[in-house]
Amino acid sequence: MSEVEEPMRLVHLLRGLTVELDLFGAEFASRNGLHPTDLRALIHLLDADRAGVVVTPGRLGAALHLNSAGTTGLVDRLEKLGLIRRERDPQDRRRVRLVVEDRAMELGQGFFGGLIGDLLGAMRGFGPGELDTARRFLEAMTGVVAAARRAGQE
Amino acid sequence: MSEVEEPMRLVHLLRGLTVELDLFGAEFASRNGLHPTDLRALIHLLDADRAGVVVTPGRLGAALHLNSAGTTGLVDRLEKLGLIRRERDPQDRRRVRLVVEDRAMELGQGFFGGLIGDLLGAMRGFGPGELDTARRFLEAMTGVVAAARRAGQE
DNA sequence: GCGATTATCTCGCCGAGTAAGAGAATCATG
DNA sequence: CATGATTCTCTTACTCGGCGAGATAATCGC
Repeated sequence: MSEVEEPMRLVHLLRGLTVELDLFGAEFASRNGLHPTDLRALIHLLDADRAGVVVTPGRLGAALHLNSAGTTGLVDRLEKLGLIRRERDPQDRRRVRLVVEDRAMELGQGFFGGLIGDLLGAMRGFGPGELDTARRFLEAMTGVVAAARRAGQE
Repeated sequence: MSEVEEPMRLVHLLRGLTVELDLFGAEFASRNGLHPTDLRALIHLLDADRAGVVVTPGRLGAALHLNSAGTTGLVDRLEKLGLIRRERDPQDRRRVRLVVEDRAMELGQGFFGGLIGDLLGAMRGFGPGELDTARRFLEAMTGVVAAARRAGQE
């Protein structure tokens, strides 16, 4: 195996990977008639659904950094696409619960399913120790970016 | 160090890292009065400048998947911000060369500089063999995403 | 009860990006 | 050369996602 003389190569790889993943998402989104924001919302909704967490327009908007007007528009689009359904929360009737429809699950499966399978397949080319090294590396890099982000916004 | 029982954890790490990097870019952009697209354009322009490649509106628009009208608007914004300058190409006077101003370099330095330094710093916690493993891992994952992208658009 | 707070939605607007096409320069072919 | 096709950029008119301000409705606290 070759030596790494230039850690800068790793920095460019990280950037390149981000670009590829973003493009993958953007292309999947436009193929399915939704906007990048809609896809981000779908991912958030599916994650929350799997974790058993109730999502409201307020929480969704906060997660995506949208204000309430933009959030209403987003929820309208997702509802019109048949991906989610609005349901008044009977406990607190000011709230609206965003219920994920089956169609959203299928769409998510179409987006993640294939790619995740391919990624896991490629990981089989690495030994347990190597995967552990990759994990620690990714955690370290993520931590650095998260810290820089917090430092940037004071 | 711990064993990796769940390669899925690596998939989530990859996604999390992408999200963090995107947020970092979006926040940097809005702090400096530019849009995410403007930052993407800036990155492309600085890369090309360092490589000594001439960038025209056409090439820039193609790189960012914008049509010619959107590209004109983008170049107008960047020019108004004092980041680039339009110059007619004397060889082929249909073309416009986008010349990067010093201010763009400084902005790029502000964006990359700190983060890259931090990333390189964190990499010093890994041995040469580990960095090589990380490199191969990132290359493999990037390859998978790129292949999935090509497969998706037929 | 009643004012303060919380959650969502409505209205009017801005501006990034698109589609269609005009204008200007260059290339290719007879 | 000349002239028609091509290339590159810009203009016009429009769409639509997102924002600011504020209305509406339900809940909480004293």
